[in-house]
Amino acid sequence: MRFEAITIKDIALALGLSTSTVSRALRDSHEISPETKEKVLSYAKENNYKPNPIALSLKEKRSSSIGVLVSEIANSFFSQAINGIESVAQEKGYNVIIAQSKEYFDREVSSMQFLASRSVDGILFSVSAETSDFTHIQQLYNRGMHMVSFDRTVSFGDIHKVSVDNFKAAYEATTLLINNGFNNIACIANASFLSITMERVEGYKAALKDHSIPIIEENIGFCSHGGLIYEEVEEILNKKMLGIHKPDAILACSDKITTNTMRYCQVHKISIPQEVGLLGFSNLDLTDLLSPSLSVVRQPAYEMGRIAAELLINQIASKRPVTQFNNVVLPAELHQRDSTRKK
Amino acid sequence: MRFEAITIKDIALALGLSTSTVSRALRDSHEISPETKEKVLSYAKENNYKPNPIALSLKEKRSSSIGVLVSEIANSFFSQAINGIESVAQEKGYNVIIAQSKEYFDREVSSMQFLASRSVDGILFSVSAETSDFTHIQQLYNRGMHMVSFDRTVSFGDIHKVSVDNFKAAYEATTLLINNGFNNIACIANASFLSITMERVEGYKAALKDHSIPIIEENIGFCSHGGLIYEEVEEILNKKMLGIHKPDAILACSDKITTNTMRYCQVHKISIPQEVGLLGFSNLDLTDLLSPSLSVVRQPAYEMGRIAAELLINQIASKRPVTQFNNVVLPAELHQRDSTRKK
DNA sequence: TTGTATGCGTTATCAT
DNA sequence: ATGATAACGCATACAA
Repeated sequence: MRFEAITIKDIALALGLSTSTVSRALRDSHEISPETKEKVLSYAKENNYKPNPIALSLKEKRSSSIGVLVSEIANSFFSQAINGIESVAQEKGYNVIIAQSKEYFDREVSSMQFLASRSVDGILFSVSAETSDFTHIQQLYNRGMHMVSFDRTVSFGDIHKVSVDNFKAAYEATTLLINNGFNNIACIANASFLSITMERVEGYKAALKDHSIPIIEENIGFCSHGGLIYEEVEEILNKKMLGIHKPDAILACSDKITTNTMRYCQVHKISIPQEVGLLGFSNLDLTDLLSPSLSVVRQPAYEMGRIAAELLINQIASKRPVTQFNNVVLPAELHQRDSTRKK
Repeated sequence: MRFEAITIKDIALALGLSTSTVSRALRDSHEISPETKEKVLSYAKENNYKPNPIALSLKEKRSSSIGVLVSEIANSFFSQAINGIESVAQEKGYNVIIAQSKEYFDREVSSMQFLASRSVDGILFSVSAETSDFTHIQQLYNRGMHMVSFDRTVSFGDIHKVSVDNFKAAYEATTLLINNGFNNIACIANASFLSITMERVEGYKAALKDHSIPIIEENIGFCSHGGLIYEEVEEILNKKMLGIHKPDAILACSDKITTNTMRYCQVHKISIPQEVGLLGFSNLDLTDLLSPSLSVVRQPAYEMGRIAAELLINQIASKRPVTQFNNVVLPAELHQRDSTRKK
C-alpha cells in the first residue's frame, strides 16, 4: 500500500475530459468554461488533488528547493540563520535542503556538488574554515547556478553577499575593552583566510591604533578549525597567557573560540575579569547567565538568513540575468556585561 | 545561461548511439559490448555526466529525500538531532528537507502536508507542544508514508519510535536532588499531553514516592508552549516560589524551561543553590560554565538523530511492508554540578 | 472551449 | 548487441 496520489489523468478519466482541459481548469485558464472549471475544481478539492512537484520540476526545469550549505548545523549562529532561511522559504513555497561541510574543504566541495546534482534552484552558502580556494563555487556559479553567500563571504565580485559589519563590530568591541581600562588586548580569531577573520582583526587593529595602543602581532592568534577543538584554542591561549606579553583582556572572534576561552579560564583558574577581561562573538541566547556574565558581539543571524534567502529566491524568480549584486552589511549588536567590567 | 546539464540524449547524439544503449552502458548492463561501454563511460566522465535525479524520481516514484519536522531548528537539542540525521542521510545519498512547527499545531499539520506534497520518501518528526491529536499523522501514515517518530513520540503503535528514557532520567535527577538534601522539589514541565512530559513527571513522582516524600500536586507546573516564552515560566514560578509550599529545589523538564528558570532566579535575585536547588534538562554544551554550574540531564540528541534516520531509510529501502516496529529507548546522561550542591 | 500531440530525462519492454 | 517506443505527471503549442 504505497502512497498513490491522484493525478490529472485520474481527474480527466473520472470527468470524461482530456488531461489538458483539466490542467487548464486547475490553473484557472480563461479559456475554460465556468461549468467545466467548477466541475474540475470541486472534484480536485474533494479528492485532495495535489500537483506532483517532481513532474512539475522535470517539466519546468526547476525544483522549488534551495540548498543551504553551512559548516555546522549544530552551531547556534547557523541554526538561527537556517531558522530565518526556512521562514522565508516556507512563505515562498520552497524546500530547504541542508548540507554541512563540518569545516572541511573536501566536504564543502562534495556537499556543494551534491546539492547541485540534486537540482536545487539555488544555493545559500557560508564557506568552511578551510576554504581559501573558491574555484568550485566559481565553476558552479559560471554554469548558471544561483548563489548567495552569507556570513563568511567570498572574494569574487559577481555574487550577492550578506554579512555583518565585522570590522565595525570588532572595532567597537575593542574600543569597549579599551574604555574599560584594558590596554594589552589579545585577539583570537578564526582561520586567517576567512573574510570574517580579517575584517575582525582589522577592526581590532584600527581600534588600537585610534587609541594609540601599539599593535603586537604576538597578541593575535588564529584557529585553523574555527575554534571547534578545545585543544587548538588551549594551545594558542597558553602562548598568550604564559608569554612575555601576557594580555589583560581577550577579544574572542567566534562562537566556539569564546566558549573555549571561557573553558580555558575555568580549567586554568584564571578569573574573569579580575585577571583577564573577555569579550566574545557569540550567538548563544544565555550569555548573560554565564559566570561572569559575558560581554558579547551578537550577530543578527535570523535576519541574515531571511535576507539571504529573499535575495536568492528573488534572483531565482527573476528571469533576466542578474546584473546588480547586492552586498548587504548588517550591524552586529554589542552587549556589555560583567566580563569586561574591570574592578 | 542557465545550468544546462548533459543528458543521456546528448551522449547518444554525440556518439551516434540510441539513448537506451547509452542508458544500459552507464548502468553497466551485461548486454552491451565492452567497446561501446568504454566509449560511453569515458565520454560521460569527460563531460561530467550526472543522471538527473528529478527524472529518476518521476520514473521510480521516489525522491531520495527525507523530511524532518521539528518544533524549532534553533534549539540546541533539535539542531544536534538534525546534525545526526544529516550525517546518516549524507552517507546513504539522501537529501534532508527541513520544516518546523514552531510549537504550533496548525503549522505542524501544514508543514507535514507540505513535506508530503513535496514527495519526500519518508518523514522524521517530533510533534509540537500543542499536538494532542495525531490524526494528521495517522492519515499520512495510513496512506503509505514512511514515518519515524523521535523524542516526543506518538501514542499509536504501528510506527518506529526513538526516544530517551525520560522516566529514568527524571527519576535519577529527582533522586540526585533528594540525596543532596532537598525534599520539597518542584517540577516544571512541558505541555501535559506530550509523551515526554508525562514520562518525566512520572519519573519525578516515582522518585519522591520511593523516598517517602509526599507528592504535592501544587508543586507540579506545566508550560503549554515548551517554556519558549519567559513570561509563561515566570508566572508558573511565581505561583511556586511565592506559594505556601515554597520549594527548596526545582526540576526543570526542558531546555527552555531550564534557562528561563535560571533567568527567573537571576531577575528575582534568588540564589542557586542556597535558596533553591536546580536541575534541568538541557542540551547546551556549556552548562558547566553557567553561574552556578548547572546540573543537567543531557539527551543524546545526535545519536537519536542517527538512529531515527537509519530506521527511516532502512524502512524506505526495504520493499516489504514493515511488520515489526522498533521502540528504541536511549539513556540520558546525568551531570551533577554546583546548582544541586546544597551548602 | 476543448482535444491531441509533444517533451522534460530516464528506464523497461519490446522489437530487430 | 542495439534500437524504437512507451511511460512516469504535467504543461503547452497546435489543431479542431
